[in-house]
Amino acid sequence: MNLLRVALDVPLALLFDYALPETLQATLGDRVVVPFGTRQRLGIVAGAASESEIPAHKLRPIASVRDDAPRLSPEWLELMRFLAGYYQRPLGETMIASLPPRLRSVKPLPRRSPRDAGAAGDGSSPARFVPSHVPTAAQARAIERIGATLGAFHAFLLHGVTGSGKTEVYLHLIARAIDRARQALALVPEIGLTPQLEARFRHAFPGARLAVLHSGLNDAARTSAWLAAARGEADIVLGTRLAVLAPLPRLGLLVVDEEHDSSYKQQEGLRYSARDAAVYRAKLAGCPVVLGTATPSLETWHNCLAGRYERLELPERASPGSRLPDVRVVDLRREPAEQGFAPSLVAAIGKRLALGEQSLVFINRRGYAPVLACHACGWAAGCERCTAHLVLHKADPRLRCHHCGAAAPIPRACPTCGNADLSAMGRGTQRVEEALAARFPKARLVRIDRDSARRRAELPRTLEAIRRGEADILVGTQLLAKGHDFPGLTLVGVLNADAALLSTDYRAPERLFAVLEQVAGRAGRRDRPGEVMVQTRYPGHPLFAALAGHDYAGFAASQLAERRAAGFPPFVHEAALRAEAKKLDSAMRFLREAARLVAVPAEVRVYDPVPHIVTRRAGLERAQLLVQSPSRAALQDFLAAWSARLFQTAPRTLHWHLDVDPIEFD
DNA sequence: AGCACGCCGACT
DNA sequence: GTCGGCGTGCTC
Repeated sequence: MNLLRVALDVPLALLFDYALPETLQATLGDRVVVPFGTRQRLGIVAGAASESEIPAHKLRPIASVRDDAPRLSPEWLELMRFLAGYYQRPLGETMIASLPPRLRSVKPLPRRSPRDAGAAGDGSSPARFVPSHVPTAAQARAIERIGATLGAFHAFLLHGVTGSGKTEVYLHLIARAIDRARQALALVPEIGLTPQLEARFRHAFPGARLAVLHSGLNDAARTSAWLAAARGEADIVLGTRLAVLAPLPRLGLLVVDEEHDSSYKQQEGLRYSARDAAVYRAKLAGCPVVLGTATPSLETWHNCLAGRYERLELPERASPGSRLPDVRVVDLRREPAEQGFAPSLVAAIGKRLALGEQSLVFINRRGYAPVLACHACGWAAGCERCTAHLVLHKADPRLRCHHCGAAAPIPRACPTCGNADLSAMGRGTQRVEEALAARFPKARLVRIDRDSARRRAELPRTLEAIRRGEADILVGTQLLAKGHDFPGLTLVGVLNADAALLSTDYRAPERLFAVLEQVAGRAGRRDRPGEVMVQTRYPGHPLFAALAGHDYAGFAASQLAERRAAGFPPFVHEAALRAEAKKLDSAMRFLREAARLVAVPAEVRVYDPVPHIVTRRAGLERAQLLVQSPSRAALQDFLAAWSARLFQTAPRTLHWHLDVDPIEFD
């Protein structure tokens, strides 16, 4: 009998055998509709067999074979198998979740209208390439070196300082890929960064067919972009992490911009790293992958030192006359802050105002104040569903929980003692904006954070207005730090860097260095020199010396030495088992029992479970345990055996998941 | 995960 | 009497 093994979206790490009726034709990679329990489900043919372990009377026939999208290629199936195995998720769930929503449904797609090209660009003329500048010497070297490997796997780190013109390098390489009739995939960390890169691509490749793919699109647009990619119609696919899962039959180049960015790691379901998946795809497709950044992740840097990735440098800014900003540390112990500002920073902002130049005040905390407290009795406003303080917001006056999104009215008096004089403690972007407005009443202030950028369409226009010089002082979170080019900006002030220095998370220094270098990179991108002032109570911290020297290599060397001594990644590989339940007790008990479920090999270490720092979130209490091994293979073998047992034994009242290569522990 | 089946409490 | 609560077991 003709049997097909079908992957279905169920949380079971197995395939389901179905009979293929004589009347139907189906093969590996076909999407099929099958009866499953009482309902019909969409599945993907992931294997074939001549006999089955399942008794013949239980085998049911495939109901139909779908032809409304291209058959999924063996290469794509292999990518899915790798991801499912590596990240310990069922294959069926991995595959089905990688399809755009409309192709997961048992309902067929409406017939394609002849005009529906999917990828914009008429495709009638060949992709004309219009380089915007003559490449610098360093850009030309990178283009030649990477270009020489088109057609074979090779992983590159394009290590270019802020403003060095990494995008220009991407454009030249994409042009070469298109010339060879290959597709290029370009990934950016977040949706907000797609429009500007899309504009660069459209301008550089007027005839090319471009598909944009991210989760902000509606179902129809996402499906159509996915189909353009999967049919091989799109020459360029630009998108966020999920774009790395799209089939690309002519794939010839991958670019991962801002490769250090933690957004590339999915934090639910299949917890994949799109950057690492991109490297694996490049291997499968036999093509180069370019990881671009000014501040590489320590994993990528380590891979360069180990000779696995090749490092190419853009050590200077591309714009004539532009150099990296001067970084100065402001010692808050000698210069006490008022309203969060050291006098010298206020003076520097005043000076820029007088010169008609822009300043940016960076504070990585949104809202007005992180705590609303009563000095009389010690009460502080807390979230009912989370182990967290409510954040005072004044723009939309409410208390808001930044962990679960809950909102509450601002109490007029202390709910425990009746004291009417509640105090806002600490400061966020809104309070900083208020202080600046009081100090510089004539300045045009713009605040940019997740709250101000609420209406999605508004942000690009605000950014454009800033570029035109219609603002004097910008206040913002890291939303402002990423990839923007403000020609009139010459001063960056950093307010609360110390919070990260005091963190117990061993990745905090890496993240702080990256965000400070990025935000510093916003200053002085044209002919006027930029200046960066970082307020701190720890001016002697080596991180600041590295930042002042724009010395990523020195910083990375010291961080890697610390990681090696402490036995942290990238010198060991990690996975976290997490559990959440109504009561912390049951989560902890589950983890303790899980740790004893299978034999732990000598090279693998399983740590004791600990509650999350924010133990309760959205009404559930959470705990996790860490697994480490110096051997990737040993860790993988252990995780495979372990997750198989966990799927069998875990009670269904409790939610759990494995996170392989975790980067956030809360 | 769905969805069925199954066995005990308060209601028209 | 029965509507429905969520425990348990199965899905090729």
